[in-house]
Amino acid sequence: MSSDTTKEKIIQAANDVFILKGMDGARMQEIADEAGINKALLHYYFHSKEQLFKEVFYGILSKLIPGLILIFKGEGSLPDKIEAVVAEYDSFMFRNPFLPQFVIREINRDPDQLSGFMSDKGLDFELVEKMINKAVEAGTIRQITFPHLFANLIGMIVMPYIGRPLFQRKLFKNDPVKYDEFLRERRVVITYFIKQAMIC
Amino acid sequence: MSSDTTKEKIIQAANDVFILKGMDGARMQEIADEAGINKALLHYYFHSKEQLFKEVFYGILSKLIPGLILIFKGEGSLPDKIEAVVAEYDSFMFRNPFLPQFVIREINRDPDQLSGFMSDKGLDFELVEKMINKAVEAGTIRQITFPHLFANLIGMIVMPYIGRPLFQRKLFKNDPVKYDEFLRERRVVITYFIKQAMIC
DNA sequence: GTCTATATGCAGATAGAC
DNA sequence: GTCTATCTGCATATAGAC
Repeated sequence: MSSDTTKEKIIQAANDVFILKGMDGARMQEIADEAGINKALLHYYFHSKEQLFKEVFYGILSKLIPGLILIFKGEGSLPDKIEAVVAEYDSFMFRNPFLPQFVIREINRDPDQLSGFMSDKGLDFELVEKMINKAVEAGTIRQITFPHLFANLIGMIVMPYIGRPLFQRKLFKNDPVKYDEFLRERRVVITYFIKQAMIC
Repeated sequence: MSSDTTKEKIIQAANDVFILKGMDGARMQEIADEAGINKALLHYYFHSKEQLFKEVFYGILSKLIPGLILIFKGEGSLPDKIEAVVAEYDSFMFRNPFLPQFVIREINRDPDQLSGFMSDKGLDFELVEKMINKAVEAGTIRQITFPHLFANLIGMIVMPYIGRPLFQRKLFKNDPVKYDEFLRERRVVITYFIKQAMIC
């Protein structure tokens, strides 16, 4: 039916605009234009900008989280799991290059909501933390606490995306093709880097 | 004279507000309140919000860059230099915890201006790049290209700051004291992590 | 230099016809 | 469900008195 189609068009348009400009930078007018409708109709389907934003934001996140949980609850050694997480994360980022910045903005705008959402989705860091600690005790990996490993891992994955406009200019003569090549190398480089750092 | 004092007060207030809320989120009214004056006077000293923002932003960056250049142009082995850069960067971040997010926002808002500013200040990555490549050829460090090493390094340093609202909740039961302890450990953990990963 | 008052413009949201 | 027209509020910026 046509009502569903319009709603879908709005969600799609909101996705594009929000992800590029963030909640503050996005304009309802632009979303309406992108969807080929007018502002009034936006508010007919979504009472407020805030509501539309949350729908979009948590819609995207919902696609990322299950994959991560699957990896951690599955079988395999810790290094293998780390490798799988890097691969999963990184390929998701490559397909959604503006996601990291998007998430970071929301982390600082409404952390409680985001934190609650992750819990609701069953993303449980304590489980991973125990896994790390056990591996350290067993001597499989070098001494490190989970928060440090987590910060290192996420930082390395995410940095090339949030820094892209500057990095591409400064390190790749502003050549987007070269930068995409660089991004594609990240998965291998990061897993190798981490393994060298962690495995005794 | 009193005009200088007022201008200084404005700059100080703008520092505080911009760094917390970014260019988009900051309000001229709030800056005026913080400085103990009114909006009209803001515009007397700074023609526009944009102008005031740039003054603040590049004022802060100007304090960080010289230290980095000094390290790279100085004597010492590559690992020592990396260790020094991590220390310099990290202590700067600890004193300016909202700087990373601030910079990231600007990277995406006006990358050309930022890129040009860094060049003007003499921050030259080609020099560092050659240093890395030489060390790789000599076999002092493992095979890695400069952009990858750079992304890894900056990512690890910066992540705990831009992710703090979420990380603190999820990994430290929202205890700010524990999180500050964690931040203080970063310098040592990162340099150790990098050395293990890079040195053969 | 500093203020009060006001202009200007824009963005989110609503009213109401069709 | 979809539109045009409009309201409301807020933020930047300016005018003009002191």
